[in-house]
Formats: sequence, structure tokens, C-alpha cells
Amino acid sequence: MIQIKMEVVLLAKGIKPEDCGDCPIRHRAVCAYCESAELDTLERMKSYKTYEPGDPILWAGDPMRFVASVISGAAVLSQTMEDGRRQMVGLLLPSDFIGRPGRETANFDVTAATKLTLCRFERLPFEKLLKTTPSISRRLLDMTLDELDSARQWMLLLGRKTAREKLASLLAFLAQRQTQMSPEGERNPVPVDLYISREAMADYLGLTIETVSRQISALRKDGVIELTDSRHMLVPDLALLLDEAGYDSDGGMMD
Amino acid sequence: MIQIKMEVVLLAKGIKPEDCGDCPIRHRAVCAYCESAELDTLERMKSYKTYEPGDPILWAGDPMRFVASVISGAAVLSQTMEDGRRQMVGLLLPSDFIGRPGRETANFDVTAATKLTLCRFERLPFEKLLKTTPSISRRLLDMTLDELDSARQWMLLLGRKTAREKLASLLAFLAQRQTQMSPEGERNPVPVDLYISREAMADYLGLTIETVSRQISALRKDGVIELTDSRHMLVPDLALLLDEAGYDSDGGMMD
DNA sequence: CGTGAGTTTGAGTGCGCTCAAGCTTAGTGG
DNA sequence: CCACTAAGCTTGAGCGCACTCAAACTCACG
Repeated sequence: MIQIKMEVVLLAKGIKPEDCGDCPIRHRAVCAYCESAELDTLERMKSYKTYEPGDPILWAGDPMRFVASVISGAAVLSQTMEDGRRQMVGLLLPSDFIGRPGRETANFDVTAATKLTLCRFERLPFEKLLKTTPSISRRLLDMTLDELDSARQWMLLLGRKTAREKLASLLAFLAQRQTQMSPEGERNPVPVDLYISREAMADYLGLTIETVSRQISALRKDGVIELTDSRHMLVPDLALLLDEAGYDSDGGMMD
Repeated sequence: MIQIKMEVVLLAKGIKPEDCGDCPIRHRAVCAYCESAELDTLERMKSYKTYEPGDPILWAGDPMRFVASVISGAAVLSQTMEDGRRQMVGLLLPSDFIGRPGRETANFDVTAATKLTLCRFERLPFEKLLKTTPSISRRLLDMTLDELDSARQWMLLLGRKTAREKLASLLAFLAQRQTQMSPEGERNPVPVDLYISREAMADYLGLTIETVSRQISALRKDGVIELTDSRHMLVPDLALLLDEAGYDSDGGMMD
């Protein structure tokens, strides 16, 4: 919902907004700490690219020729074993950063999960800029530390939570990320765009699609969520959902 | 084995080696990129502290008054749910960094897993230094990116590997980390110090201690490893162990 | 020896997986 | 406009891996 709104705004500007000042992720992306002079430099280096759902962006082992910020849509970091078992290891939403300065080849597969717009920079020039521009490297350090914390929260989920808790955790995360971006305060019940397929959820949570489907049905029957269609739900009571997720009262998932 | 040797070296110097130039982790820790002038500054800020196995270093929620480098021994990052379920989310070995500049309270429990020596810096002065010393912030960024990659490898293990593969992965990781530090080339079979308890392994792998014990026994019966005692093993064929871990030929776990 | 922590092994259970069928929805062409 | 198709989702039946509960074993230490 929110997502779609952002895309519409972007399209209204003509897909290639040249002005970083108008960028919807200006204050949260890797450029967040930049001053206008530094922004000008980035402006000259950047180029936009859009992807369709399912498009590969990078395969593990590929040379990494660029780094990028997600402007709209969602991308997925994942890893696959020889026999096909797949684990998602990152869900990249608007303002998140793709790529690893200082590494020549990708360690993970990166795939567009939805229609996706990236703001891309060639890797080598970006790395040079990183060395001379503390406001970028400091921001990247902060973002990386945040992602590391997120990854560690996720490890608790993968290692110790039940299937029901895993689903509740994911749905709570999506609900929280979408309510905090919503400008017009809290509506009850909160509408949430699930945004990814059951298969993607299964890959994220270390489950099968059947178990994902069963647990969503169970949460629906127990009144924790309401489904409007298979990709959209209402959350009548976020506290209840968080409780099902197995968090102690303070919550504290992600960021 | 290697670990113990490093401790002995350190003790021989008198537990408090004041000279960073002699530090065993000088070239791999957060200070790795520092020049001698910068090292002098750090030298004036640092203080050593030792912990006994099991000692708590930080609890989640505590104010973080210091950051630190592991000099010798091992520390463990973990998270516990209300009902007692515990997941290890980081294993900190010599040269690894503890703490999160920019955050006032700890997100995870930190515990000494063995006898442990830390090189500590008060957080606020360290953060100031970080802002003015690119060689430290760049090193910290690189280390954090490496840790993020490790955490993501670990997520594949937690989400998709079988108990047997989990054990083989952990044992292979320990074997690799200890052979690559060993100066005198490859001996066959490779002796490996397991170094942590069955309980710690279980917390690491998202299993119970019984399952850990059973899978170790199974790997022993199948000739993949030999146990000398419950904390030490021999690895006759590292390639076989890696194969059991479910890696495609290139391996590539951690760092 | 006796004690206790750590580890191993056994028996039985249940959660999440596999295999399989049916349902829903959107897109396509007659 | 309505079959037809295919992809995504849901539901059911049965199984097996890892968990729980329980007991025995090992070894360091007093």
C-alpha cells in the first residue's frame, strides 16, 4: 500500500528523478549524512535501473560492478544449496544498500521480489568516494551495524522459534515497518501488504510453503490477523501479534 | 591448542603487555590499519581485563560503557527468550570486536566462554576517536561487513541444514580456523580443539545437547572424525568433513 | 571413595516435512 | 463472454527427524 504509493510518486516524476533533494529515501539511505556538495558528486555518479519481479540482479560468484540503494520495491538476498534448499538471508526494502565495498564478487544471490527501482553507482568510483567522504562511510558503517543486529535477531528466529512464532514475527515486522512509515497516525485495524509470496516467506523463515500456509490459516482462525486477500491482511491488535511472535513486552525487532 | 599457546605467550609477557607493537592480534584487530602515531593514542586509552569461563561481560539492556577487542580466549554473543530458549548469535575469537559504537545499550548478552582477555576502551572516547581516525573506522567497517557475511552463512545453517550437517559445519569451521592459524603446515590427521561445551554447541546450532551428542557419536562411528576426549578430536579427512557439512566444493564458511 | 557437572544413550512423542489433491485467481484465446 | 490453462495458495494424510524425558556413564575434584 505504502509501497505502491511511493512507486506512483516516483512514476509521476518520470521514473528518473535527477534531483537527490526530492528522493524519497534521501534521509535514510547511504547518502543520509551527505551535505549538498557531496550530494552533487553522487548525483553525477548515479544511474537508475528498474527490475521486474523475479529478475536476477546478481548471482553469488558474479563480479560486482556496482553498488546500489533500493529506491522502491523489494529485493531479496538468498543462498541456495546444491540440492535446491534455499534460505533468504536479507530482505532489502527502500533505503537499504546493496553491495559490499571492498569485495570483488557477490557472496549471495540478489533478486527482485517486486517491481524494483535501484539507484546504482559503479563500484570502483564509489569505493574511491568512500575513502574521501567520511559522511558516506560513517553512514554505511551505521547501516551495516544495524543490519548485523537484524541478522542476529533473525538467527534467534531461525534457530529457536516455532513455525507459528516465525510467521507471527514476520507479519509483525511487516506491520511495524508499514505503520511507522504511514503518515496519518495509527488506524485500527492496521492494513498490511504482505508483499511477498508464500514461497518467499518460507525461504525467509526456514519453513516449507505448506507450513507457512497452515500457520497463516491458524493465526486467521484464532483472530490474530484477518486476510482480505492472500497478499493483504488486517491486524486488529498489534500487541497480540507481537505476543504470538514470542517477544518479551518491549518487542525490539529490527532497527 | 593454538589458543592455549597464545595465552601462554601472553602470560610470559606478564598479562599486561603495554606495547601494541607486540600484540598478537595487532594486524587483524580494529587497530590493524593504524599507523604508529594512532597506535600511541590507542595505547594511552586501552586497559586489559581478564574473565573466567562463564563470567558475564554484558547483559542485553545494560549500558555499554566500553568497547573491546578479544586478545585471547573466546566470548559468546547470545539471546534468550522469556521461557529460556537460547540462541548464540556470535562466537568472538581473538581479534574480534565487542561493542557497537553509536549505541548506548547492549542488544545481546556477552559471556566469556573460556578464560578470556580483552583490550578495552571506554565507549565515548573511542567514538570520538572513530570520527577523527579514518583508519579505525574503515577497519571497523570491513570487520562489520565480514561479520555480516558470516551471520548470513550462519542463517543458511540454522534455517535449512539437518542436525548432522550442522554439526559437521561447526566442526569444519573449527578445524579450518585452527589449521590456518597453525604455522607448521598441514598435519594429517588434523588435531582440533572443540573448545566449547555441548551446551554451547547446541546454542550455536539451534539444537538440543542430546542431538549434538548423538550427531557427534554418529560422525565418529562413520569415521568422519575421531574423538581423543570429549573436547578434542582428530580430523582424518577435512574434505570429507566439509562434504558432510553440505558445502559445494569451494566451502567458504565464515570470514 | 563420594559428589556433581558434563556427556552419552535409550524410549517415546510430536512438530514440521513430504506427497498429493483440490481450490482460487488472473490471464488467454476461441 | 466463457472455457481453458497455469501459477499460487490451501488443505489433508502419513511419516520421520529432532525434541522431551529419563537413566547411565565418565571424569575431575574434594
